[in-house]
Amino acid sequence: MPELPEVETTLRGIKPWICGHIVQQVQIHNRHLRWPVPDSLAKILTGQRLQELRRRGKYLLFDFPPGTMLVHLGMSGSLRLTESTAPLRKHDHLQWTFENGSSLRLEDPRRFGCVLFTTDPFSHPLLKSLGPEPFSSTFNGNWLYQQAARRRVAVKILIMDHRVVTGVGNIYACEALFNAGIDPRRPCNRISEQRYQRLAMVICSTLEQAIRAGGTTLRDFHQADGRPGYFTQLLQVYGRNQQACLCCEQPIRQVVIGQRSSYYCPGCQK
DNA sequence: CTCCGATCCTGATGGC
DNA sequence: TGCCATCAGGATCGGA
Repeated sequence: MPELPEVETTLRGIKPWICGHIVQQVQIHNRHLRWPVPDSLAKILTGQRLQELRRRGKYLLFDFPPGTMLVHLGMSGSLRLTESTAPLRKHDHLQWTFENGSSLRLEDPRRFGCVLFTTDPFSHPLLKSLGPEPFSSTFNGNWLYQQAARRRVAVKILIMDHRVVTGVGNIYACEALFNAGIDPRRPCNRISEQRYQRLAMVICSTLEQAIRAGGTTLRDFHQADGRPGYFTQLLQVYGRNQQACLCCEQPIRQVVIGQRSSYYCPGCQK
């Protein structure tokens, strides 16, 4: 679930409460995530001050003096600020308690997320091949056009490839392509540079709008304070199979692209 | 390189 | 009710 807007929403929600504070306790209730949570995590982090909290793509980077804890929320993960004594929920796998009384919990029913530790995050295998951030100056229509030139996959596959741009998942790929007026099935090497200019801009504006709304909640995601994301009400095509397009009133279609459900408007997207 | 399918896991939903 | 198949927001891996 969590794509860039949900991860950014989480970052903004938790950062003021924990950044600059010292880890008092790390409790690992279940270490069997996508990869095993390192046993050494509690020992390394306890007593350390969280110096910085950043996002790279869909990863959260918690910087401590000894190194960086990487957190990825996978399909169903979320981080929530809680009372440290609140009863554990079924899929609460980790809890970090800080000296100021703040407590952070990772809940992840499907356990596709991960919590890892590294002394050198940007050379870590999971981060080193990530492409540009959508809001960075290196991400633009020219970059997309160049990336598309040597491939033949559908444009939706292209923009969900994190080597091309980080943070765009299934929902926002569908929404951005609708906003750009591009058919998601179109081969990526058969789209003009001008249309990629528009697509690059629209990817940014769609993600920005979703961040302002606090992300999208379909099932598991919630903001750090427990509220849902309100972009769900602003979705133009995602999950709206057979419903009238909000722009031209033609029925939205659902197709499978790369084994993922995809939604588009045949009237607005060519 | 690029591309495709299998894979990890739980839970919600709908058909019978 | 129960059982079963199908489907989910991600992304890595292995092999063609």
